[in-house]
Amino acid sequence: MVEKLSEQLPKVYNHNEFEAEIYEWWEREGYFRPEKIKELGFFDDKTEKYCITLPLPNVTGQLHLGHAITISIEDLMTRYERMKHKETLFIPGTDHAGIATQNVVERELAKEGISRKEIGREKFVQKVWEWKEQYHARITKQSKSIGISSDWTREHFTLDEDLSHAVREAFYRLYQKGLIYRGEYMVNWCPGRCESAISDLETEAIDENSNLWYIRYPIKTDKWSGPTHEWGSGKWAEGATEFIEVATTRPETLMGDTAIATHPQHHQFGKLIGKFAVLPVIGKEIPIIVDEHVDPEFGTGAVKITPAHDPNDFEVGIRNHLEFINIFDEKARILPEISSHYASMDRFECREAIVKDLEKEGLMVKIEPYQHAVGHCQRCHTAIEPRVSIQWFVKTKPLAEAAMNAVKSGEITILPEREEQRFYHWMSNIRDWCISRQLWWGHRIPIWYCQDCEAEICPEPHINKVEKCPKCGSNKIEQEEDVLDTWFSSALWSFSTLGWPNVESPDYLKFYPTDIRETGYDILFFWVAREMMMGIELTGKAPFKHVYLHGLIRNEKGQKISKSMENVEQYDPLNIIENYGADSLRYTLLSNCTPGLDQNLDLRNVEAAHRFCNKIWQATRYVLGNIDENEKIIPMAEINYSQLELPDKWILSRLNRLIRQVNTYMEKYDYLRMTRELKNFFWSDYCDWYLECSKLYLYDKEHLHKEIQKAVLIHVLETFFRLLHPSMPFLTEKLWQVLPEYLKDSPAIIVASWPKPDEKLISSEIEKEFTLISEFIREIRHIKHNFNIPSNKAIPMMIKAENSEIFTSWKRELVQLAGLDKEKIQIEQNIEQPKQSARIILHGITAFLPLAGMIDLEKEKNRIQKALKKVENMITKINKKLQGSFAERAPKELVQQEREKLEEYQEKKEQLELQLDFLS
RNA sequence: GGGCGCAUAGUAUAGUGGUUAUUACACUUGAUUUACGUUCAAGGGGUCUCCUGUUCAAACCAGGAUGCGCCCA
Repeated sequence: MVEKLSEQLPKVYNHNEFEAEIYEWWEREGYFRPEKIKELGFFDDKTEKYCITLPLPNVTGQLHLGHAITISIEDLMTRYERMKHKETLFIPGTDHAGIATQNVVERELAKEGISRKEIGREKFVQKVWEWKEQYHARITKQSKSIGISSDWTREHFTLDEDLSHAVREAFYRLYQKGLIYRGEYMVNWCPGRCESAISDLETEAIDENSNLWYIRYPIKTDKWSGPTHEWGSGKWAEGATEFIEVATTRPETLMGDTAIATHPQHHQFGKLIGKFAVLPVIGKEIPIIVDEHVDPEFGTGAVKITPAHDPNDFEVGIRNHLEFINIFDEKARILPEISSHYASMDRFECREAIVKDLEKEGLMVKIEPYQHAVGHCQRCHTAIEPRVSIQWFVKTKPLAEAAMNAVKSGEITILPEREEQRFYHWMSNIRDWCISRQLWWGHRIPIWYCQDCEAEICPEPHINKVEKCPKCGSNKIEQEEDVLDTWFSSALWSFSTLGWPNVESPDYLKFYPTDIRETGYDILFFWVAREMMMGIELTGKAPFKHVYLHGLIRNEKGQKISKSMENVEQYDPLNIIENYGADSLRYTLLSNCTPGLDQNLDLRNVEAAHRFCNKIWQATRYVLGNIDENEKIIPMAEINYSQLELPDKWILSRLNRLIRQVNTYMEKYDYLRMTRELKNFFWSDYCDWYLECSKLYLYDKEHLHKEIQKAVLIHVLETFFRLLHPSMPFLTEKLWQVLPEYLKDSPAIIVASWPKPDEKLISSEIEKEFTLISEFIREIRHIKHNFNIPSNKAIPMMIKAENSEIFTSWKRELVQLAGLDKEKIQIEQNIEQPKQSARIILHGITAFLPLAGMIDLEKEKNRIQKALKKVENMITKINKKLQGSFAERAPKELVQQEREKLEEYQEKKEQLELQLDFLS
């Protein structure tokens, strides 16, 4: 018994049967490596290269929809370029994610009752490495399940030796150039779980309902030289006669006040400038000064200045050479040496206590409810404590300048364009980047301090330990305790992964600069901008040519998907892949993405994509079911155009138009239209029409040359697979493998050549004919439906047409797909309308369906009346338009077009009226 | 307080000045069993958030309002 080719495919599409297997096969065969293109012989001296680096996921992270969209888009780009037979490299890797990883591991250790400080730095870091291996395996496996075609032999991890070396080199060069410095500045301090400085970008402003506390400070005068009673006695301010009043959101910080600022014109306080106020609790004298920061309209017109605990006050402090007094420890508890009253109290606890005491001392004037934004740590959500401390910074001004120039000059393009504005705005207001973190997990800052002469030593990058001070010769040397911000190493990603600082390494020479940075718009500043700055500074080139920013994925109601949400599991990409397949998820994400706009993921769309997969599967089964095991299919190139039947010519025209379209969309990054176009073509044109037409030939015993239709069926299918491959890699590879070998140009679709349109096959003429015929078919089906005539009941038809050619040449399709009686088709110029017949008016052609005995007169009249109404509405509308100034002012072609439309409708109206008369 | 984005059928969406406003899901009616019921055919459903303007012509451009989201202070 001869087997059909379709025997190789199970009756039902089941992604779980093949996705993992195909991935392993691709990887095993080395298809993800750029070298494969050469090995397969798709290479000559004009071969271009393409390189993209994966936005490195956090090594302890779990795959979420953000990763899924990132991988879907970037893998699509990669596969497309690979099929164009460029040497294509997609570099994967992971990020050590300083604070996040340290937190995760600390929590794990806490379960065993172990604390970080207990076991010490070295042991702790070793423990983190152990955990890292597990997490790393997990995120890698998860990424692979989406089908990422990245070259795993070139995978990187930011803390590995090579990338650590790149970090050392970068640090050294920037330090030598004076672009990295150590300084005492105000930083965002997270006193919660992190106990570290964090950058501006890592904080989140949250509106809080709080109060404005109005507090008065006594003024030192001739009559009152200061408190004579204890704080808390209720008599602290006894005897004071003059006061200055301030409004504050943070009464507890008053212990760190070193001045009060007001405005010289202030009606009440202006005259106090130059005098001294006595600081509550502490009792020390602080000056009353003038500063531009004071807004006389806000609060009382006087501001307490706490230079060590407020960013604005910090500036005031610098301007006026004030003292900086830190009142908190690293957990934001009051330092005992500041005040014995509130020693070791938490800042919020202290706030309550101090407010109570101020009231007791008669210094609290009033309390007003007040809403204001408070910075919070993005990670542990603790309110930030601004704090002056010694940290390391990157001087960003000159770097930002260069990055902006790269965008202005067009060396780098950003999509969507409006993000450029955001980019410029941020870059021109950029503040120095605080890069030190008080952590153990990360790149330890490569600076050593001499304990004797206080020298600061930044050794050359290959030196791992400094033992002797080059200045004084002392051997009392200690390395900086802090580590670098994780984003410091990420900022080098596009070139450190290619071998930098070795600029002679083959990958660097070949692939740098990379082609594109694709990522979410939310990390434009965190990462993309910093990559540009570092790349330009360190390599002299912009690290990529294009920036494509995608939006965030939300749920179907537009809500952010968070861990605390109900039913989060259903938005877990791993569950979606398990239930629907990676291809369905990829297709859904791609067919809803517009650069820079968020998309709401609706699981019903994933379901629809899954049905699309099954449709493709079933259509393939149909095609292959018509081909015997040993049957030789004729390659398209060997078929003469004249051998083709009309539907063959039509679908080939549609196919080549599709190729043209898809190419345009790919170049414009318009994945939404591309994927939708592919689906429409396949479902409507190929399945609903062409496959049905093909049956009329394949199942007709009298039709010779069935090999032509088989060749077309399989050619269109095979080309379509290639077009769809970047979007749905697994399904297309699986099905493509079943197609006969001799029809393909490569061993796997992943490296098959990207389709080029054959312009000769595109025929608007044939497509127009097809549109006419299909509209007739539709109309006949409609009428049958209306009169409850079974669609397979053959009925006669009379066509009143001057030119019968189109109907005779498409007779087979018309008769069979509409369900007509082949023997009773009449095409003539003059036709008497038969009694009891339905009338069709399309494109100026009138046809009759004689339906004696089957027709319901009332129903038909209703149908005609309905159509008439529609036409009349259109006529009124167009008439109105033509009578207005449209006729004079609008372009002539348009007016002409409207006139033609009007004529057509009027003709149709007449015909419909005739029909109504006829029926009555 | 400043900036940006979004608003279109029950739901989710497409749409860069002339369209009979797109598609999918859901809904109604019918069909078929030799690729697919994860299917096919037919149908209903929209003052394109509101107001004002520009224009011969506005879902689309401009101004304003409202609502939602995001970013910065």
